[in-house]
Amino acid sequence: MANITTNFNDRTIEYEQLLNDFKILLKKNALKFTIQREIILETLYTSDEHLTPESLHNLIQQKFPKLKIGIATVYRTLSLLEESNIVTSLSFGAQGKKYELGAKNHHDHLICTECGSITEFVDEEIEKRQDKIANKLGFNMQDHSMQIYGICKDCQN
Amino acid sequence: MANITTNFNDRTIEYEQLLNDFKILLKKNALKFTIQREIILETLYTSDEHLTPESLHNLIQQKFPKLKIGIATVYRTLSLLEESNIVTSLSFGAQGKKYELGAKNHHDHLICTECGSITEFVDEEIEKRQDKIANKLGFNMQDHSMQIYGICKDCQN
DNA sequence: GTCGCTGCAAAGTCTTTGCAGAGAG
DNA sequence: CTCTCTGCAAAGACTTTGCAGCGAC
Repeated sequence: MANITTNFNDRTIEYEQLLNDFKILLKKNALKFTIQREIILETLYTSDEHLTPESLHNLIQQKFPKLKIGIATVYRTLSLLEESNIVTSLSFGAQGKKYELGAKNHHDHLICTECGSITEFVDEEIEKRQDKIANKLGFNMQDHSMQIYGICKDCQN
Repeated sequence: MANITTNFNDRTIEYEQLLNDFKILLKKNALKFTIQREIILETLYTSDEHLTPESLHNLIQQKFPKLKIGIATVYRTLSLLEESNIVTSLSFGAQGKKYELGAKNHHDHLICTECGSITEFVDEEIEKRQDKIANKLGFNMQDHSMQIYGICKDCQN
């Protein structure tokens, strides 16, 4: 099973916190804390990638070959995590969504149209302008996302 | 059939141009100019909405009940138009894409999470920052898009 | 024990594809 | 005429759902 607490790298504490928050959230809503949910959260946390439901499922099967987690459970858990604002989904031109932990700092994305890689960035200036625009238009902003499409350094060879 | 040239409102000239560009593009690629393609382009132009393939198809069926345009043709034409950079697709959290004419001025989107309505805006400041960021990260920018999610004025009642 | 959760498979969506006939150039 | 395009229906890809047994609390 997911032996999370033995992982004493830099991010361990963050994860413990995340996990704890998740447990509290579950309890509040009379939901159950299951191994599947734990593994999905941990895998999302461990992976720096932006994962599709399918790639997340594959990753989990690699890491825990003995466990059989159904793809349906992955979808159900991702929906739950998204509703709870623990993860965020990104959808690009391509079909399907990618998920990432939303608890990490907010950021925007540079997406390479050649290799599909995603680079993250934050720009305070843009964040501020977004607030202003929403205000000006009487819009009650909940969230925002920005993508820049182009060709990344590596693919410009 | 699509009696486009009799539409003498403000936007007619723009449309004539658009149509012409499209014809040239088709010729260049040894593709054919068909009634279906014309109607799809015209409907996209006439509608101020951001259309899904399905809603576009419905609109066309309303406008031209005698013509039977298959949904497959709508998809195929939208792909063609997108490849040719005549339309742009937006994909949000929800499933499915929405298309809009890309020839119009660039702009970003405010999306209401209640009613799904889309408001457009442009902010020069943000545009500039985006260029800077792409440059700084060695990214060859081709395009970008920004969405602000929240609750629109009307839905805040 | 209860009641939510899971895996499986079946059912839904949305989108793409194969094909024979229609139609643009 | 040729060769692309179209509509139809079938196939695909991705996601959701129903259900019986399992497992957290």
